[in-house]
Formats: sequence, structure tokens, C-alpha cells
Amino acid sequence: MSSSSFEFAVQATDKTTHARWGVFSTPHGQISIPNFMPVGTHATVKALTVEQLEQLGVDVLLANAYHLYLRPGTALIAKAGGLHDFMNWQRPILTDSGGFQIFSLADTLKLDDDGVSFASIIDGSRHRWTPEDNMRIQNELGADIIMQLDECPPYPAEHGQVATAVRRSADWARRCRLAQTDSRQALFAINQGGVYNDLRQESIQRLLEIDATGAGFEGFGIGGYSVGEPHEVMIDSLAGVADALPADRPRYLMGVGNPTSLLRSIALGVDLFDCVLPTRTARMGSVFSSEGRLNLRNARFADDLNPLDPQCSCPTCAKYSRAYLRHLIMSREILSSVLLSIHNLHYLLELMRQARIAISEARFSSFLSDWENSPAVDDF
RNA sequence: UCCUCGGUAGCUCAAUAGGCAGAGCAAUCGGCUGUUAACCGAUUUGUUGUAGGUUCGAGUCCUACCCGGGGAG
Repeated sequence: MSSSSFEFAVQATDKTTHARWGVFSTPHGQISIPNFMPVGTHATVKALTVEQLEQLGVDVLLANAYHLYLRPGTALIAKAGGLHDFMNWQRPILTDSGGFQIFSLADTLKLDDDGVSFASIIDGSRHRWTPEDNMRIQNELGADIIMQLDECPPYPAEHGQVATAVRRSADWARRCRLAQTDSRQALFAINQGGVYNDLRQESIQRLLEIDATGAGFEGFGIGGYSVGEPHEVMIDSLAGVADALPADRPRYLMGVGNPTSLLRSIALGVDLFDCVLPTRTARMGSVFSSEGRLNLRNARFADDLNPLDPQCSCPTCAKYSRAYLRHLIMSREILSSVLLSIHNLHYLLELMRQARIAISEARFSSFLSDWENSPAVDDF
């Protein structure tokens, strides 16, 4: 570890799986692991106030450097005192570099070994980032954890294309590490390699070589999954990745958010997750539940006066019926986004709490098998 | 009573000169995974007011009637 501002303590490791329970300490507080980070791309988790996020027990939020750089601009956020003050969230924040946008907004970007050029999706203006530029931008944003600039290839992608992304991302990790010197910010490198096991391992080796030069990474992201490959393919591939990353640093599986994937990944040794799934699908009327995914738009809920999920302890389930929530969705009332986002985030956060307890009590395996046999398990 | 305009999907409306009746919304269902997403996609519904007529062919032209809006008296 290159800085004393950050400390990672694994308090228990499951005996039969690779699940870990612990704490990652940052300047803005502790992050328990395993944990889920709600996504707040534009410095807001859509539809929710920071007070609601605090009440949900959120440890850490994710924001996006690409989008915030374009609007409102990093200068304003720096002037406000950084992201924490700007958005009034005093707990940990992680910013994503914009690497995923290199994938998801490929039409507007051009990549080369030295960096990325792109046209603003807001006004078409031209921009260019090197890894060093990206570190400066994320430094101005001031998150506790920042991600290296990386290249996230699509799926499917040719071996050669993914290999290029692996090598480029590793070189950018090196440059980000050299450029990032603020001890208040942890830098996470990102593993790539798609579904090619040899490239995943090559990526890890390249990152560990940089790590071994003295200026280590405070954690590791695992990127390039959940971009369209079948779930089983991801889990099979991930099995050889999480375990190969250093045990003394947190492992963050980027962009994965369905409940079963979270638990299976935790069993493989993953500590952190983020995903738009709970909040996006909530806004669209779809919810996690002890009965599995429910689409509240379905007509069968029209006169269902039962709680959303009778087994859920969230504020939404405590007070509102399925029929009322469906009415809000069908009427396009913005309250539906609020109430269902609260429910879905609570669901994943509670799942993570239960996983932590299970690991700490050395019974994660049975916890996982109970899940696999429950109606809540996701359909794949 | 007369004149006039109109009647097409649950709703609002399209449909060249007669030539396979179709859009939006609604409804029903599906999708969403480091957010360009209060989004995207699929599907369903018709005695074209009624009864006749002309025509190879009528939502469209002709006749009568029914219903509604407007106007005149």
C-alpha cells in the first residue's frame, strides 16, 4: 500500500469458499466488504436524496468522471470543495474513470495507445484524455477511490482485440500510478481480458509487475464482464481471476448487480460491486424480491394490496402495497422511482449485510446454497 | 323543419385519382448489469354508424335511414 490513508483488513475468510469479510478504511469512513455501491453517475443516485442513501446504510457511492467532466465540469466541483461537498455526501465515494464509456459510447470515441479522443455527447465539443489527464480530473473530483483509465472491450471480441485492450490498459495503469500522487486517494488498477483466461492472467501479471515496483495499487477492479456474455461464462472465467489477485487488497467486480451473481462472485473472492441494475430497473417498475424478479407493471398486480415483498424490511415494503406502487408506475408518477429505488437498493444492501454476517459466522457456504435453492435466485 | 360538417381500433385521428385499413396514445408482455435510460422493444384490437346500390374492386362514389356538432328558421 502506498498510503496510510487507506487500510484493508480481512477479518474472516470462509473455509470452503473464497468469500472474505472485512473493512476498507478511507478518509471519509469505512467500507465493509462484501458490499454494493449504488451508482450515482451525475453525482446523484437517480431519484434519491443523500439522506435516503444514508438511511439505507450505503457505505460508498460511485460517480463517473467522464460525465462529470463534461457537465458540470471538474473546475466547478473543485471550486465547491470536491464531490463530497458538492453533492453533500460525506461518506466514501469512488469515481469511475470513463473507461466503460470508451466501450459504451464507442461511436463517439477514438482510441490510441496514448489516450482517448472523444466528442462530447452533450454539445459535440472535442476532447482528449491521456491517462495523466484522467488522473488530474479524478483528483479534482476528489473521490476516495479512483479507477485507472482503461479500455473495456465489447463482447464478443476477437482475442487480438482483447489482447490489445489488456496491454493498453496495463500500460495506462502504470501511467496512472505514476501520475496519481495524492495520498488521500486510493488508485485501483483494472483487470481486463474478456472471457479469455490466458488474457485475464496476462492482465494480472502485468498489473502485479507494476504493483511490485514499489508504488502499489490500493485495490483491483475486475472489468470487462457483464457486457453481454452468458452468466455462466462470466462465473467460470471469474473463478480464475479473483483468486489470483493479491489477497491483501480489495477486489471490485465492476458493473455486476444481480443478486445471484453477487453471491456467486463473493464465493470466488470478490469484495465490492457496483451496478445500475437496482436503480435503473426500479425506475422501470422491476424489483428484486424473495420470490425473484417481479415486474410490477404486470396486470396481475393491479389489485394486489399486499406489500411488495412481505419478507423485506425496507421503508417501501413497510408502507405501500403492490397495487399502489403499480398505480404510481402506470401513472408515471415520479414517486414510483423513489420508492422502488429504495426497495431495490435495500434489497442488495441487506443481501450484502447477510453475506457479511454469514462469512463472519463461518457459514457462507450454507448461506449460498440456501440462496441457490430459494425462489429468489435469478433466472439465467 | 331546412342547411351544413362529421361518424374508421378503448381514445385522438390518418388513409394518393376507388386498389392489401394504419399512426400516436392506451392496454398487454418483454428487456435493462463500471447509466447518453422517468428508457427501449414486441404484441393485441376493426361488421370503417346502419341498410341497399354502382364497380373486377368501395373507408372513398350514389340513395335512404340512424347518431352527433354547428347554423338558419
